[in-house]
Amino acid sequence: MSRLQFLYFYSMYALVDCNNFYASCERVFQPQLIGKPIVILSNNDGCIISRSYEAKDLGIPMGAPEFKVRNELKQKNIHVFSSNYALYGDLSNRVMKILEGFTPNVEVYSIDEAFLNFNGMKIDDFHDYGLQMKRRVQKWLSIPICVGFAETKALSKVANKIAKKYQERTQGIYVIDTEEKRIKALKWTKIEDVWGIGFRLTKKMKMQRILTAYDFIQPHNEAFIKKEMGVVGLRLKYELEGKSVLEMEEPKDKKNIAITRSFAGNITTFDEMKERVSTFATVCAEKLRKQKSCCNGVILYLRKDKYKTQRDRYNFYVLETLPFASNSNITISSVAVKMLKKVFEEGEIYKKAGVIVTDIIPENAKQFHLFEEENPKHQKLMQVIDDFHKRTGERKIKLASQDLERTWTMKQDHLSPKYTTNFNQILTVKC
DNA sequence: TCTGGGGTCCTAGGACCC
DNA sequence: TCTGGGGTCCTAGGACCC
Repeated sequence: MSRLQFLYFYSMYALVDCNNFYASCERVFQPQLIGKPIVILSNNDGCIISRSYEAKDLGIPMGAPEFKVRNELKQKNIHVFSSNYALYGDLSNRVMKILEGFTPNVEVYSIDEAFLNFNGMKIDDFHDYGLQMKRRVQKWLSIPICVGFAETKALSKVANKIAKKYQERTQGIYVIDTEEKRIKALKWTKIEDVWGIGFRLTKKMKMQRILTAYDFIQPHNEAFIKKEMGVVGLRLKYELEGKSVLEMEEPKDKKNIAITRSFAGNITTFDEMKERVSTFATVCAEKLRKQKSCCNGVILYLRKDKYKTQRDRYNFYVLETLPFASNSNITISSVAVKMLKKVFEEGEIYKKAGVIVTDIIPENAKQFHLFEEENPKHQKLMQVIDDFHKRTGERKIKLASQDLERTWTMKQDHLSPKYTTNFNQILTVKC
């Protein structure tokens, strides 16, 4: 019996990852930029969040603030884009749809990544199967991907990293299907590149002379891992040893919804901040209604200017539990503003703020309360507002606490059109 | 090194119960 | 009234992910 026939009885995972996803999305509609350096900026054009290989090679660092590299970008002739989430989200959905043609078992892990599972399928040659995926996504969407196969999720992450690193040699596909390959891969993987080991744990691991994924799974390190990482660490260890303990996950309703923003300038007055907080709260409420749910708690988040505050503390979270579950703009906004009144310090410099709604439940699971209830008119009013906004496509109805004159639009000086989601911006082909 | 705007899971400790 | 042992629920905070 050949090895592959034998493997067929075991579970096999794949991790599919789009290469430099945002940059690749921009190139789909501007193919003249293929081979050219591109960077994508975060909201408000704040810092760099995606780079094409060419931009990486030119030494543009990930996360660099835009103003610090502005001259360099210009000098090196790098194309700059504001982030266009409507476009990326839509292309992401299309990639996932294509992957579903290869197995019904797809877990969308992030906007540019998915785990696939092939349980119960007879696939003779995974490398070839991965190549088919890659070619189809390339042909139908012009998005390049890499695929890593292995018996566990954590190992498929490792395999993907190898595929990405050695794209010419591997054709962007790597399969870990033998003990030798697994050990070799683990020895090759630096500890900081292991899925689940972040900045802080890397430091601790290195002090313990754990430098690679292979060191991590050595028996004499188990006690240390358990102490530092708890069950999460042990699970990771099993996964790297080839024992699958992380399964495919079903999409769940979100447990939190957060709207937070850094401010381009500073905010120092209560009124300004009240307007912001009220708007964040409104957007949270809208998102709740969109997924037909309510929240039981509201968190207000404030961040002072770290360098200008006299005290050590600069992050502030306040939680208020609602007397009844709600998704009303009015209720959530007034609770958020009430909290703001309590904690806002006039004269301090604020850099960032946000509203997070927590303890989310389905709309129809609302508990009946004997004493305190939301004004039933809210629901109808919200319905009217949502319908109006849907029709006009603009947020014209606002709460009194929001500033009618002021529209807080993001700074997006390099935005590409919404090619795939807005009829007015569809590409026109000239013949 | 926390860059920006989202998220998740786990654990320790306090409140409270019998 | 803090005395034993055991349990649950909740929250804050720490770690991570993209």
